[in-house]
Amino acid sequence: MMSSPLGPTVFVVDDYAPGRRSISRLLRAAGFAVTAFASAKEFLAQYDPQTSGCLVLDLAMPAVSGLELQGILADRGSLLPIIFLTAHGDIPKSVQAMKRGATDFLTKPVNDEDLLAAVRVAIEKHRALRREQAELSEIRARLATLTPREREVLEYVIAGKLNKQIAGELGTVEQTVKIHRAHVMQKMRVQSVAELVRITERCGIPGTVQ
Amino acid sequence: MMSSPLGPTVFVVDDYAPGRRSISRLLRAAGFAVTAFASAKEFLAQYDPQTSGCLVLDLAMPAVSGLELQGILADRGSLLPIIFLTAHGDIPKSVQAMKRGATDFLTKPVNDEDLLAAVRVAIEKHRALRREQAELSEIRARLATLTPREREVLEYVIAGKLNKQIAGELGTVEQTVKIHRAHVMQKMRVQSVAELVRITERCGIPGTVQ
DNA sequence: TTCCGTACTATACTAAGGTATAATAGCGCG
DNA sequence: CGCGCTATTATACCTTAGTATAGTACGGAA
Repeated sequence: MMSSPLGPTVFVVDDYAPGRRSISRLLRAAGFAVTAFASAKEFLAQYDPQTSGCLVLDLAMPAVSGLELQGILADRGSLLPIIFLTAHGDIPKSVQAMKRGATDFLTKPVNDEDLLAAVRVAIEKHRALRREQAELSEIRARLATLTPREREVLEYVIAGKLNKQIAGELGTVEQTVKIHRAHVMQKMRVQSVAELVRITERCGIPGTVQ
Repeated sequence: MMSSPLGPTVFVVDDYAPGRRSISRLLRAAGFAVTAFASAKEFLAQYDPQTSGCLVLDLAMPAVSGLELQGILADRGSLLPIIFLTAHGDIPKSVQAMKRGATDFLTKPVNDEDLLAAVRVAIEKHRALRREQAELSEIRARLATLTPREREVLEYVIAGKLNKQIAGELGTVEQTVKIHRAHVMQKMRVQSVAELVRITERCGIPGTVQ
């Protein structure tokens, strides 16, 4: 694994060495940390998903193409924003790349300011995505501490059910539900049902019991 | 205003008459209702935003271009999905169109199946967007029936505040809050705080009082 | 076996939410 | 002016939620 600098890193993947170098030079001159690769394979071997930044990717490369790499990263759940850069692209490829979530798609020879602007946007986007993901992970970690029964109670609570109703559904008594409910509130670290509904909504837990 | 057929309508805007005709013929043969226009201006003059469907739009047109029309519709809050269709487009234009939310960007001569597939996707997308919008409108209509005071109480309730706390904040007593609260629940047509939090979240009302 | 976590039950009490009834007061409107 | 809407307060009652305490039971891990 490569080292992860504190700031964001721009990953440049291009099989054409002179292009790789000139892009790297431009980005470094603008103050970005840059790591360059000659192929998708090399990049995948060394990329640490924890690193923040973005990917500047050549479209046409032997073996694994830019679009293929985009697909591989997407399958892995990567949030890394991708800026395509190509000399011989066409409209269908650019449209496909954008549909799949590319941040931008630039043509060579690239205007320096266009590329720098795209990189800045991509890095900011990644920062926002990562923060969002971190918050979701935190909530999911709390959910994971719930016992099966507590999780069941949670679902009924965020569906707006009364303790009495929950007890009926679960085949137990109101007092037991109260205890589970109190544990849920503690473990999820919320003070109110309103907060509980919000954080579970963010994790995609539907309050649709019954 | 043009009549609004029950089913979805495909709007075709292209200044080139033969292209307009062949596209219309293809779409009609596939069973779609089609209305064609020779310019963005004509389309704007006759388009009824209530009509469901999608827009098949030529990129290069005199006076108002396809991209300009996309911008105008976006400014008006239109949800109509746009499929661009062009003979002389380039990558930057296609990327710009996609960034602005175009559903697809096809090149002439277009493959019939590609266009039909894009139209089907766009119509389905519009249907989903419209349903979503209709639900939001319904919720906003309910919100509009709240008195200023009830609206204030609502904000505190979805923030998870207790009646006692709300009364303190509003400089009134708990009993008054209870009454406003009951009215809020009635007018918003919800049975529980959980439901109230959900529907207000959808309207972008943050439960962030304090 | 003991210990721990989970799930359950019971009793008791306090706090909070919900409903009903009744009454007062300010304000804009026809 | 009276009417209706809004906002307010008060009393009373019932339901629900939250907490504390105490105990039983089961199964897996040390």
